Amino acid sequence: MILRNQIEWALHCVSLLAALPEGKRLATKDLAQFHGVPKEYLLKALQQLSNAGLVDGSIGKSGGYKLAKPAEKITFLDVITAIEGNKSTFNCTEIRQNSPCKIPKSAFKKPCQVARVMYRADEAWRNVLREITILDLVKQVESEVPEEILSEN
Amino acid sequence: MILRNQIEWALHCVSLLAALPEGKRLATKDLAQFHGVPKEYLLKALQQLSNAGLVDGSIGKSGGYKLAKPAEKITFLDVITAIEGNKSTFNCTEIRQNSPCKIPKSAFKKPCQVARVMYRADEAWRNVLREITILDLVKQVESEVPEEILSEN
DNA sequence: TATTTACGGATATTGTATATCTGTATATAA
DNA sequence: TTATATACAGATATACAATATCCGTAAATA
Repeated sequence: MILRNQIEWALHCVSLLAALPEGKRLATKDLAQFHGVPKEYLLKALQQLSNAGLVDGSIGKSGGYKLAKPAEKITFLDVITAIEGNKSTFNCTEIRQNSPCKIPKSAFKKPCQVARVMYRADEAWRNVLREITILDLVKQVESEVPEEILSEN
Repeated sequence: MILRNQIEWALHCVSLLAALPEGKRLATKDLAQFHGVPKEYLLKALQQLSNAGLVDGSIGKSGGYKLAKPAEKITFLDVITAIEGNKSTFNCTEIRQNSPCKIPKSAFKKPCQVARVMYRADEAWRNVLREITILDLVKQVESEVPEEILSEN
C-alpha cells in the first residue's frame, strides 16, 4: 500500500527544477546531494521522469535536468505514474472464480464487485492528485519560506 | 502502492460471512478451500479482523467465524485498516531537512507541502471506502447472481 | 475423551524495493 | 583537440517486507 521512496524524491526534485532560472539545469549529483539521497538510484527515478516527458535530461559537461514543460502543466499524478506506472492499489486475483459452486462463466464478465469499489476509491485518490500541479506546490512552498532564504543564490 | 493479497481475501470472506444464516459459523479451513487460498495465512488475516472486532472467532469443534456486528456497520475501510493498519500511501522521510541551505528549524514545524497533498489524496481514498459497507457489497452481488445459484445450499 | 478448531509465536520462502556497479555515448569547457 | 562531466542502459547485489508454513497450546463440542 505504500509508495516508493522515489516518489518523494521525484516530487521534491521536480519542485526544485520548477524554481530554477530559465535555461539552467541541475545535475543528478547536485539533486542527490541537496536531498541527501543516493545518486545512482535517484538517477533511475529521473530517467523515468524523462521517459514520461516531464523533465529533459542533457548529457555532457554542465548537463543535467530541467523541466520539459511548464510547472503548471505537470501534476502530482503525472510524476507518480511516471515512477509507479498506473497500477491500482488493489490487485484483484479473481478469487471468486475459485469457488467450488458451479457458477456459469457468464457471471464473471463484469469485474468483481469488491474490485469495483476499490477502483472507485483509487479514482478518487487520482482525482485529487490530478488537480494539483507542481506550480501550485512551488507557490505554496514559497509562501511559507522566509524571504531571506529565497534571496540567497 | 499495492495492497496485500490478504485484503482481497478478507473482503471476500467477510462478504461470505455476511450472507451466512443467523448463528452459523464458517471455519478457516472452509473459507480457505472456498477461495482457493492458503489456510494458515488466511487465518492470520482473520485473526486481525477478529482483533479489530469485525468478526468473532470461536474455538473448538464446530467453531469458526461469524460477523461480530451487522454487515451494515462494517465498512470497506474497517476491513482494510484491520489488515494494513492505517498507514498512509505516502511515507514522508522529510528529505527537505537534508538541504544544505541553513533553513531554521521553525520552517519545518508544518508538515511538508508534498506530504500534505499526498495525505489529502489518501483522505479522499478513505472517504470512498468509509462510505461502502459490507451490506452494500452483499446486496450488489446478490442482485447480479442468477436466482438458481442463490437457492442452492 | 477424542477431535476440531482458533490462537500465538517462530521460521522459512519469495518477491520487490533499494542500492550499487560497470560500461558507453555525448556534449561542453579548457 | 582533449579531458572531463554528465546522462543513459543494463547487470548485479543487498535489504526488507509480503507470503507462506510449521509447531505447540488452549478451548470447546460432539
